[in-house]
Amino acid sequence: MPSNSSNAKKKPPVTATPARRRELLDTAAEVFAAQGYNATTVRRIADEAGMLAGSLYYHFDSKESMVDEILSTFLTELWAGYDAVLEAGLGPRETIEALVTESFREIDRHRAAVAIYQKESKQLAALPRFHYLTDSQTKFEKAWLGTLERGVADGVFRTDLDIRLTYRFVRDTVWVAASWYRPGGQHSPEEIARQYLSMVLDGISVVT
Amino acid sequence: MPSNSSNAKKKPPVTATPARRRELLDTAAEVFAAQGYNATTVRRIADEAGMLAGSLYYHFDSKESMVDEILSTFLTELWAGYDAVLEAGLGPRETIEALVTESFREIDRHRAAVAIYQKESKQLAALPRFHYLTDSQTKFEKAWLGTLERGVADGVFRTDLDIRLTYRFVRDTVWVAASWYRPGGQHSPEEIARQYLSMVLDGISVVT
Amino acid sequence: MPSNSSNAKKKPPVTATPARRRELLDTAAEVFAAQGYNATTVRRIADEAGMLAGSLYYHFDSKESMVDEILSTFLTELWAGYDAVLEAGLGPRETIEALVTESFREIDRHRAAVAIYQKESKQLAALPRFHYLTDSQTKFEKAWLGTLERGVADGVFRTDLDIRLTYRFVRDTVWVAASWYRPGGQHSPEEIARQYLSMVLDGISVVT
Amino acid sequence: MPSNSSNAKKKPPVTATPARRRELLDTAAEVFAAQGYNATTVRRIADEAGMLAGSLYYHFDSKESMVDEILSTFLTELWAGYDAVLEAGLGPRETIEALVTESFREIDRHRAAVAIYQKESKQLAALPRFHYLTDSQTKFEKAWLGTLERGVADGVFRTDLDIRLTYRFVRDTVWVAASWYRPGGQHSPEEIARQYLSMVLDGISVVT
DNA sequence: GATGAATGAGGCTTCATTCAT
DNA sequence: GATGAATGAAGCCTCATTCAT
Repeated sequence: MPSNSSNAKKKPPVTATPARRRELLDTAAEVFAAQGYNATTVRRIADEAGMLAGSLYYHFDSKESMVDEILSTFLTELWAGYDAVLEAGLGPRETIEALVTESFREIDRHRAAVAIYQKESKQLAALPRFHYLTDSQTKFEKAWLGTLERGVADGVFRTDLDIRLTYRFVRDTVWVAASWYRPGGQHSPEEIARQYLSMVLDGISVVT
Repeated sequence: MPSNSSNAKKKPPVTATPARRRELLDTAAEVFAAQGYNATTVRRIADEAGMLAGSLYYHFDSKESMVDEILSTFLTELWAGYDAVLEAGLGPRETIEALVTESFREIDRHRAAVAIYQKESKQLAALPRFHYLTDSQTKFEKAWLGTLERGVADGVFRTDLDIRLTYRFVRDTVWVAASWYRPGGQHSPEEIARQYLSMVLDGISVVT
Repeated sequence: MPSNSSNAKKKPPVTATPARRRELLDTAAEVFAAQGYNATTVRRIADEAGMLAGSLYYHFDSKESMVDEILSTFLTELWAGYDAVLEAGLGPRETIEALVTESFREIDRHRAAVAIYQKESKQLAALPRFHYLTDSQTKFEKAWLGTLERGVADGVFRTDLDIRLTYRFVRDTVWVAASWYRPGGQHSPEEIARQYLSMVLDGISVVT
Repeated sequence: MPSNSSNAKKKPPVTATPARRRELLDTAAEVFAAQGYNATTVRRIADEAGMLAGSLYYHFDSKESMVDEILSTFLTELWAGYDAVLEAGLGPRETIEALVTESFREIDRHRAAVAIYQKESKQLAALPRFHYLTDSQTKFEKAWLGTLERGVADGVFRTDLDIRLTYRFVRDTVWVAASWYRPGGQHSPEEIARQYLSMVLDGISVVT
């Protein structure tokens, strides 16, 4: 059979062209992040994508399944990064540094998804199909809180602070950044991570 | 029809009892905070208040005017507190400490309003009637950023950090607390403020 | 307390005024029967009722719940009549006569509901909320088939016929009448029943 | 544009292969019968036929033209059979017997079409293109009712029954069978016809 | 002959809001 | 002050149909 034979029967992907899906999801994510999930109309997304509202349903089942795919894709990638860090056998401080850096990288790559996650995950998690958000949340807490506790035990983190307060502090500190971060801005994700870490670890006041 | 007929029975004042208003607004704020402004139906608020949806319109012009009143009331009180601090002539570090403490007190008193502010102010600010949100934001930035700059100039805050990054860091870090804070919890607002300040100022790592 | 005291606190019925509901349901039933459930738009029903489509939702949850109420109301009444007959201790022939007569009375009273039942019940029964249609069907078959079998055993009905065929014959014979029956027509339900019974029991040919 | 250009490349005949058409129509008829015409989506038919919805439009102009072809094909065959009977010069009783037998044969051959006809013809007949349904109905009534009247006049059918009632009774009784009939079942169409005729003509009760 | 992608009309439903009582 | 009933705009989604490839 000649090598250029045009692929005989290329079976059409059940889920339509993945590339088109991704494009549309990126558009949708941008709008969701800017306006909020509820306030975003399907028509607005379609406008932005240059098609009619109904046409989106050729690609997706529902508005809900769009956020679903946006969030689950993001979380999958996030955990790929986190798991790599957590399995690297680093000390607590280095783990925190790596997690924070990885987080800012994710914000850089998935700004819209992160913003959506921040704003909508609590609402969405109430729906059965979004239970994975809660699972991820739990796993997330285990990873960060565990690392912080290990750090306290090892004497690298302060013992005079409420550990859960510290956890929330560090966690929020990183992720709210998604609300103002713009990719291609003045600082690279790594630089932002470096400065945030410096603040979180050493404080903003001058040591006297 | 005689000209005086329209006043025959004087209808109850358009603004009803202030106390009832406040009750209703508290209820509304709670629901807005829990479900999001857009996702909250007027009927849900009415249910929670033990009346029918239409009845709310005796007390308020619209759903929008409810958030409006919730947010403006909150901001008025917030600025009363902030202005007192800013006019006290404190040094930069003490000012930051006072602002953070005042902020946690506001979160304690107006948890729902703060949560709404966090989640919805960007959307709402687009509407003319909510321009005061933008004004407040500007004033807010001036106060905090100015204090931080003064601190850097005075040598009490580090000079090696991007000042705007620092500003966002401190600002967000404090206000997101509204998303998890529950009044009557383990720590008083003052205690939370103390620990937050300790982390922000001195960092979470042990000085070696 | 004076007898005319206007009912102090008459608690508003949770399900809105039953009378209005019934009116609207009658309208809906008429349209469903005439056009078919699927082909009937909610707007059409509303037009017929002199209101806007959305207004129907003050009274009903959904189009589906309208047919639901129409059909279940009808079946409830049908079974009240049937059960009375079945418990009367009549012989098989008299039971069949009574059931047929009762059936034509139901067609007279609930023509639209019967027509809907005939045309749509197979489709609807697939939905969980309409499982009672299947239950009713089963009970129905048990009642009629049982009576026929009793009649065959007692020697009042012919033994040379397939009993299930006979059942279907009698059943269909009665109920399809709903497709042409118009209340207030030439014959009363009882007269129609009499003639139908005469045909079913004795045949249309002249005995030679 | 030269007048012959439109034939330059002769496209495949508008009516495709008759065999394929028939296959697709059979599939469509099955689905229409099972789900109802309105409730059946073009996509569902296409699924069943192993193609995409759009592809059906190579074979047919529209969903409507599918039912059209299904029903008109059926009616053409039905009338071929009926006309043969009616022109055979039989007596009224024998004519009724032959018509009933022929009807069950049609039900056997075109179960789906008959079911569609039963459920949808009233709706469809409102559309101009389906006026032939009304015509057929009229011709049908003339044939059956006429035969019955002839039978009454000849003294072979009872005179004490409302003749139109009798007509509807016989007509419905036969055709509803399409709703439960399954080809290849226990009884042949001829056997079913025989028993039906026996019931209709002589009744189900034992002659005493 | 068939696919993939889109159109556009229309359907069901929700919801803020109004208003007579 | 509140209820019951309705309005009207808008939202999500479905589906027959079209058409370039």
